[in-house]
Amino acid sequence: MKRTKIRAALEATGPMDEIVIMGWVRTKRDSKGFSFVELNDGSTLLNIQAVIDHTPEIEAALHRVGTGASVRIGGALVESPGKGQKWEIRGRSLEVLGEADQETFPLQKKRHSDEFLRTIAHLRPRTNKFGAMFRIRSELAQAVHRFFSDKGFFYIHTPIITGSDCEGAGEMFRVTSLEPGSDASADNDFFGKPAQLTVSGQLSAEMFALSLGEVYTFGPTFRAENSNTPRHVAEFWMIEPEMAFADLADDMDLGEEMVKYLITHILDHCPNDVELFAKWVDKGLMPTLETIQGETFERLPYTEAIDILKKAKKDFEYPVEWGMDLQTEHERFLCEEQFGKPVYVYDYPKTIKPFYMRLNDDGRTVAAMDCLVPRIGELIGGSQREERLDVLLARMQAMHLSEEDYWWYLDSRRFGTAPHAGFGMGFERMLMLVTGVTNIRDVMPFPRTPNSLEF
RNA sequence: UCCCCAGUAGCUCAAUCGGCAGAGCGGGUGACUGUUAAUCACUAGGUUCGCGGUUCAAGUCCGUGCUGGGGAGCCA
Repeated sequence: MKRTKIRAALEATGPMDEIVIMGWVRTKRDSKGFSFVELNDGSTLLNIQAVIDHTPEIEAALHRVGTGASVRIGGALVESPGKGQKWEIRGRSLEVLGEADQETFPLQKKRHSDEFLRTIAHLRPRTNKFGAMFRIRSELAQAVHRFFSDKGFFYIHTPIITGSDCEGAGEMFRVTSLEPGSDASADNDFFGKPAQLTVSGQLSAEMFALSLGEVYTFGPTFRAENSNTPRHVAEFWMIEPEMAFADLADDMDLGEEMVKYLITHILDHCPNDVELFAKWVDKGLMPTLETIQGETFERLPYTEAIDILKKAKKDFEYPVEWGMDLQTEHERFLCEEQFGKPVYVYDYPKTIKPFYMRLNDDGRTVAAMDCLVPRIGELIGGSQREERLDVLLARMQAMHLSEEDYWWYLDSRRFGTAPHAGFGMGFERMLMLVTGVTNIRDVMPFPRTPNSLEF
């Protein structure tokens, strides 16, 4: 069963007398005496074309072959006399591995809508667009690890099941081993206390930054929010670096470097796949990516952002006032109209940010930052963490958080505390940025959204 | 969760004022000696999302539910 992947076959430097290709039929064109069969095996966006002369056996096999069938074709790799491809297979044998009933196979040669393809999420990776998407997704994940590895960051596997509502950020999914209807008190449950799926690995990551220096987590996170937008799902992946002996400026430097690195990596490693998105999904994709690569991100204190928004000749639905959180319309105005490039807004009012963000000397803002990018909105959210035990305790009290619940977190400030900073980046949002895809459900294999758990 | 829009053949859509439900693609059959989302001919294919109402008559109007999409909130 030794096969050559189509990607390798198409990159061949010379003809080959013997080659075996296996893949799924994208299209078949019959002529008198011979047929063209185009195969895709997922190794690349491109198909390979096989030309097969008819014999009684071949014709019988071809009769069972339609779009979607999987086949094994043996023959020779030869230069193609036709236009459109350098190499093709001169087929000598054709074996049908799996038929696809043409009456019921849902994928046709023509383009489908994204909405329809979501209803067949198990088959959509067989399309050009979603094949390209998931190759890019894989490459992007590898690039994340390489970026951090090259910089000496350690990869920490923070827990998926957690026992405390880490940040108080967002609704959490309950984890239980109890049968429905049984005594649902947490005392009887597996852990003897309430358990949830994590919403962030940050607090755990901080412990390891304050031990190993520079670390990151990259894993799934869960939000039980009933939010129905093209930018939210219940299960998504987040990248969370955490650095000891670093401040907010270091944090913003890292985020900017990382975004640029990831874009460059994908452009270098997935040119065909990215080109598909630039051509069919977002005509402005390449200029957008080049802008992000080439421009220095704007760094704008929250207070100045408010001034800009107040002076803007623009009718905002939500009135602008110091102390409020920026609304979607404000974020879009800043990065799309005012600056036309990614913008860091930093030093937010402490009242709208979580307890662990470091209090600034003005007493009213914290060292928080959000990275806003055109079309996506918030790509990165981070902060310098509050390393001073007394200040941290005061903030927790003000926010009615129990000291006992966070005893281990507070220990890091009791014993050898140090300045540190980190951020979270939504992996899917980065993928949306790189591909120009506007719905997060189309950058995930099997997206989880309210009332949707089919696959 | 709130606001708006949509739901008609396998897919993408059309159907004028409420008056016989249609096209392209896809499928099937056949033709064709180099095709490129091949081409040409023929052909099959419908509970117009569900329920209720108005009307001589409803795909079309009204109510309601479901599903999908967009915007907002929450956020990554």
